[in-house]
Amino acid sequence: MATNAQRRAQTRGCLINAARHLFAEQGYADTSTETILTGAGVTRGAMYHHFRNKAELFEAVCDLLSREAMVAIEKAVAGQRGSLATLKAGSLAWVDFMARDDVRRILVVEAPSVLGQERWRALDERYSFPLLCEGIREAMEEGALQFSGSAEGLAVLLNGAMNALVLNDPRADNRPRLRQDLLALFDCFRGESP
Amino acid sequence: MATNAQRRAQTRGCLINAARHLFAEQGYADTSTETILTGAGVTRGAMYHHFRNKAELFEAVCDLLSREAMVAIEKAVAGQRGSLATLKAGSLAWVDFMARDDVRRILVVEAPSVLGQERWRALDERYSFPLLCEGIREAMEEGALQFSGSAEGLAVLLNGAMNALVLNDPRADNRPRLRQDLLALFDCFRGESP
DNA sequence: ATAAAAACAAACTGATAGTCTGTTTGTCAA
DNA sequence: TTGACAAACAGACTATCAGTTTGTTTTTAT
Repeated sequence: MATNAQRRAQTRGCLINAARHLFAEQGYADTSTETILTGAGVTRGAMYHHFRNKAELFEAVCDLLSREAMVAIEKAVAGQRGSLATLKAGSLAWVDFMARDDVRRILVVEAPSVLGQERWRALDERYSFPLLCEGIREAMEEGALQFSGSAEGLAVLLNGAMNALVLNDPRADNRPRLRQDLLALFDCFRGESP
Repeated sequence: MATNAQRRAQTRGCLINAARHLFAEQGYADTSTETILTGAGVTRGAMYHHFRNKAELFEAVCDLLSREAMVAIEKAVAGQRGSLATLKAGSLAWVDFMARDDVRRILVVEAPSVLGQERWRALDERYSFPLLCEGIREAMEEGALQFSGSAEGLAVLLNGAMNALVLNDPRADNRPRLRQDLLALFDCFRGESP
């Protein structure tokens, strides 16, 4: 007696949730659709009705995780005063979220390969990147950050630097140092020698 | 009448070369071993005699490309005067090499996923990373670069930033801007406002 | 010369992503 | 209410493909 929209949301949700955990633990290639189906309690026909293929299901998982990242960032940013403090808080939240084992494996390690470079960039630009860009632009306008290139250019560079921090932190125990290096980086753009 | 070492080098070379071009054009997942075998003019038995599996062949390709990158960097660095100029020249060479369509797809986009985070990091640390690290250390010691963290920390950040530049340059036509942004980044560590 | 090992050949197998055909369930206008 | 239509789902089936196995040839070392 469920409406179509409800049925749709239900099965899609089950699939995405099951896939999310399996992809995080075994990786994309080593997770068979069969496993996902039993995990989700759903049949093949249902899955291929909602997703064109395995990669599209993976993309749906990426979308979900990216939205969760946005929530974490917005929560960390709320109540911060000043453009630079806001930028720092948001960036730290981003790093903390991305450094989670499940998130890192899916969004940082496997997404570029599974989605392909184009779709991966599109994902980034749909979510966290505009936020970072805007934060940098404001900080630059206020003079809290100084960079001879464009705000977008700096956003790309910082985004990549944060990505690298996440990828070079295989164990969680050097997280503090990781966060400190990131903050040190921001200080380099303040226009005064550290 | 060939010696074993020659036979070995020959077949391995054919496989790696064929795989390299196919992986670059179709990606790892969409390149069947069958295609590689016909491309290399080699049989299945031969391939699995030299490589444990498809991923190990991919890793051999990565090794080859990484060595080529080193050569390009060393060539660009030769004859440079001063630690900062050397560092900049090497970094630009690195970016130029990695931005090549084939190299980017294999080394930047797919390698982390196919090799896994661990082996991917190991690859990096075996080749270009120590070079970058050393360049940064020298520049820091000379005072040409200023950073409150460690040289390794800065190397991770810069490495990531360069990676991002490559990934955010889908078409080759904004390469000049890309290079300029990178140079602007280096200037931020010189201890004086740009 | 011969035993052992390395290199190669190719048929075979199990797993698996995606398809195809058919069935059930919800929707909406007359 | 009903009947036509579409969305949602079920499950058998297929083509492909990575990796294995078994057997053959070539090189090496003694």
